Amino acid sequence: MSRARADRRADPRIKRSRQLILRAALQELGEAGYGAFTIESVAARAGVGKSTIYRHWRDKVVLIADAFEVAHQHAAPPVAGLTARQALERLLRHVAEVVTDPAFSAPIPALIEGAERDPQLREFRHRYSELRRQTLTSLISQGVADGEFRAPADPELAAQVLLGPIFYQRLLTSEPFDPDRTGALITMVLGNSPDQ
Amino acid sequence: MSRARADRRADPRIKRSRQLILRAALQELGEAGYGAFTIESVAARAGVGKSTIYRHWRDKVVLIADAFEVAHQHAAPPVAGLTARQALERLLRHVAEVVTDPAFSAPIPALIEGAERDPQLREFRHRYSELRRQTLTSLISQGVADGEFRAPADPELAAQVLLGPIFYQRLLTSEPFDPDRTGALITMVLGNSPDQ
DNA sequence: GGCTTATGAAACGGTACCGTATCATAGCGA
DNA sequence: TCGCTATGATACGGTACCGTTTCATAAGCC
Repeated sequence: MSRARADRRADPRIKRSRQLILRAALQELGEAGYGAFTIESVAARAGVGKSTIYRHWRDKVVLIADAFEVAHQHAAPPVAGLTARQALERLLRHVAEVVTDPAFSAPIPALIEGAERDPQLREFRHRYSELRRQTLTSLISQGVADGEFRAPADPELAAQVLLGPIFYQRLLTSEPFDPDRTGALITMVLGNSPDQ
Repeated sequence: MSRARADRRADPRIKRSRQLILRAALQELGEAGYGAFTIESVAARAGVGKSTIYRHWRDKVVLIADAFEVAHQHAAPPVAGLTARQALERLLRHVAEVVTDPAFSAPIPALIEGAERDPQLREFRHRYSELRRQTLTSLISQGVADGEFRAPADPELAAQVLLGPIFYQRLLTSEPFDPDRTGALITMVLGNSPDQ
């Protein structure tokens, strides 16, 4: 009984199908967008039968949410042993690189569209953006305490001011934020190292 | 001949239809999004025959581009006679208010999605965001020259840093930027008035 | 009032995708 | 080798929208 269940989950065919489908779904979101996303396109792209998708996901929305969830398993770069400013720069640069990379950032507009129409995606979007903002906020506070930054009126606002331009440029302009400007961005918002 | 042409353009029925349709199209973009946008929905919403839309616009894309074009006739608030800082604050607050207002900002995600897939919309997006950025950039430069702002390394970057968080909050978080924080935002990026 | 023309309604064939069902196949575990 | 089961292919009826055409109506113009 319980062995049968375990077998069912362990069946490599299932794992393989899921992986292919989720990857294809993410690509499809990038190319077609949220509104034009279709199950049949995903099936074709994944080289999988349409029925296989319906066996694993009830809904188009559930599949999309799952695809984003898996995509955001990206590990943030390690920042142990760094000063607050170094850590902040490394994290922000990582964000800039991801948002700049066409492959990684292609599904972002679809996420924004989806979050506008579906509560589940809205919750996902909030969860992940909040996570990132909290990390930055505490790094900023730490840097202020360590005298590395000019003290901003509001660390949370500062975090948004750092993240904002990166996404703004990707979504509202024709040219994404250059990761090499990460340092200048931080300096503009939080000032130079103590000797300024 | 030429009178006939003039008459054709002046026919109030045409003007009325166009207005109804463009307004409905913008609403539809806000509610359905770019990918799920359909001509028939627009026709129904506008209380207009489907054929009337096809008579005036070749394409779904052309109609959408037209709708955005008309929507962005919003006049920016007057800033004559103000200091650079006052002008900057008024303009930025206006942006924040528009982006915060659900009615006005609803079509923005659709614009982003559309710009991702259609060159015409990409061009429109670029044109309007660039216009706004140039205004802010020159205001910042002026304010620096007048000693109202701490001199930023790059006025263009500063403009993006000011605009970024407003759009970031609207598009990536659950709560839009509070227009009342406009002053704090400016201070964080450009410093206080000279007496600081 | 008479002519012109934009309009709304309706029907059209065509296409795409939905979500379901059936079935033969082949990969899997024991 | 032998059951089990996930799979891909295929077909299904149903729906939605496409873009076009036809036609009677009514609003505009002189």
